[in-house]
Amino acid sequence: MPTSKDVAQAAGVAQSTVSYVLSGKRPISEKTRKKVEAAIEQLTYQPNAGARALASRKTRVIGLVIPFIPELEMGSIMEFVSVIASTARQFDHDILLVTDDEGAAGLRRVVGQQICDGLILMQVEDEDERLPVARSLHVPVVLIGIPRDPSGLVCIDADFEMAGEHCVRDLAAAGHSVISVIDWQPAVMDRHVNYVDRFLHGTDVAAKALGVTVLHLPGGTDRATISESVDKALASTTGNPAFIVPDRTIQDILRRDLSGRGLTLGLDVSVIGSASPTLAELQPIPLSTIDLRPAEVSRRAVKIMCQLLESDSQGPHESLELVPTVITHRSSTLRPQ
Amino acid sequence: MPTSKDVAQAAGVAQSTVSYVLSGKRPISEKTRKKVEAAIEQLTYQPNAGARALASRKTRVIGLVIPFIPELEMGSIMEFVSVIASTARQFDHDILLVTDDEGAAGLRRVVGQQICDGLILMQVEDEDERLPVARSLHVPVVLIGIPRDPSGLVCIDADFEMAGEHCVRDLAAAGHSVISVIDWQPAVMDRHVNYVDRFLHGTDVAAKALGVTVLHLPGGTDRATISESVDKALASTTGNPAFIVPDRTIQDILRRDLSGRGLTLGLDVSVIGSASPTLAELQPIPLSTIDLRPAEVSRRAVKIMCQLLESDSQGPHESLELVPTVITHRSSTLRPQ
DNA sequence: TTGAAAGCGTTACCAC
DNA sequence: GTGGTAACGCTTTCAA
Repeated sequence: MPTSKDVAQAAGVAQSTVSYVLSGKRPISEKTRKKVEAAIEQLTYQPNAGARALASRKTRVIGLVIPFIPELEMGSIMEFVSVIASTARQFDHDILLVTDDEGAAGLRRVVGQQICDGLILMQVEDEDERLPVARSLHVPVVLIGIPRDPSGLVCIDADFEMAGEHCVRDLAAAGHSVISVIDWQPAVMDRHVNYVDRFLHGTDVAAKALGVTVLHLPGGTDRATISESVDKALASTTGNPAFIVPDRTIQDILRRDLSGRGLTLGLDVSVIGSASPTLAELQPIPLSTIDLRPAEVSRRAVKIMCQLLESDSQGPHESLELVPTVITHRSSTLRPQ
Repeated sequence: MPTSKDVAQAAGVAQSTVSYVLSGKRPISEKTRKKVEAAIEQLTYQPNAGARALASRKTRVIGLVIPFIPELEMGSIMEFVSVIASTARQFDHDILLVTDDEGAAGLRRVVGQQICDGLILMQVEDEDERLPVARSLHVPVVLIGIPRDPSGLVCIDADFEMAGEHCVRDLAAAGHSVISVIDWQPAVMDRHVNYVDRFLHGTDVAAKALGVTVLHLPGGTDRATISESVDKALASTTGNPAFIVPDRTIQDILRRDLSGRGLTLGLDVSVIGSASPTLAELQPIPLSTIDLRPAEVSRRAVKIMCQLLESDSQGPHESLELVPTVITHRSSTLRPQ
């Protein structure tokens, strides 16, 4: 492997000049720049990351802490991971995976060994054991998700409250006066990710503002629970029922239950579910969908991280950003009762 | 951040001794080891990865090249990623993400800059533009998937041929003499991932051996295609039809189509589909499932990589490993016609 | 069994 | 605008 020394020799300049050509940290005459660039090209020189990290104290690597296999919704996790990795490249950074089964110790390790310059934490819960560590680490940390106490932390997430509001507003506008919200499945409720509360709160806010009734019904991945919830929903409505189903893993079961009752989505029943647009496309379910825009959240998380790294301010930062969600309508879905 | 020099000083030994205590590359007296370990503990020393990489020419990082967002089956990709990352940690390595949108240049970059010691490529296609690069790189490369020409490459994958055979054998044993295999959706067929061919070939082999008929019918993510395929299947069978549906994204559509025709899975129809056991659990579809064991494939891929790194033999290696698949039966699914 | 010192390939400061 | 050189923090060879 050629080194910058080789390049310097080939170009007939000092090693430091090669470094400055690459970094642009000091003016270089057109002539020598050309010479150096030619030598780099010709030797196919690439700077050694380890040496660079050692000398500059910057690895240009961001640690991404991925959730510990909750089996649920791996697909949407991958959506985050994938976009985060691509975006990081756009900012000339790489992503190192930190699996959550290492726990808080993993965070200390990658930062302590100076493998990466900063951390992005996914799936942050209300009370997260990683947070005290995150605060004490002397590197920038960006959270995807909002803990109960976000003080001293940089957080970003989809605006779940707004999403909840929008869903209710849409169904109300379609003429529904009673709207059933199916909760996330127990496994998710138990994890105390507070986006659940934020979403549900959004539905209540809108309901109060519009004078409609919102029913909160239990969610689950078994037919029995859903069936029971649908019973309740039907019992409480005189007209056509309307459902809001934020948990993707429930949507399919609900659909089966409804069609088992001879109810046609979009005709007899209005449903809004969360989904990425591509997923909705792939499985043409007649739902209006709340797009929580994981890609946008991911992009911004990386952007924020890179800004923090740029301005390498040591002290702790604090900020909270909510990414607006989007409702995509599907024709003939929201039918007035 | 404390350095090994600090540790040496605190322990009253030479810096090299600290290094040897950590690496175990030479015998250390119990006494000095204790002293050094105490100092490490007390200073919470962690070796600097960059410096270590520079001096040892080993980063202890493995690059993982993830597929470029084909929107399909992100969930199963994440299953690989997650297990790969955990397993790598068990071998004291970390995973760096390399997104496939960087293409072959990305491989050259991470290897050229010596950010990682080896590469694992996921979703290897029949003719893969990354392969020539992979062969020319002077680091170990492990492929998940088997290209048309695996010469000079280390490959690992699920044994799709065996999976195909098993599916047919199972249905034949249940009394079916005509078995319909629904192809993967066109998007997958077009990508020329040869596991499709291997699987289909397996079904043919078993069919021939057992004297049963295998029908290959087009797959797709739209109802029309599936409906047509089901028509053909029904037309060709006098008894109860049997289906093999390796593509997960098709299973749900098929199920809807069948129940639309008043056919009950497990009673009127036998179906075998591929799925991870957990997924099957989550969505209780009455299918027997082929478990392609992505976790096992991932674990072995990492293990092979770490062995290659251990024995850091420069020359190109070549090997091909097929991981046996497993069929999980669900009661009352495979009903004799 | 241990220590001293020479690199490893950059960056960045200090001269010129 | 450019060159020389001292770090950066570790590994490893050579001596003792």
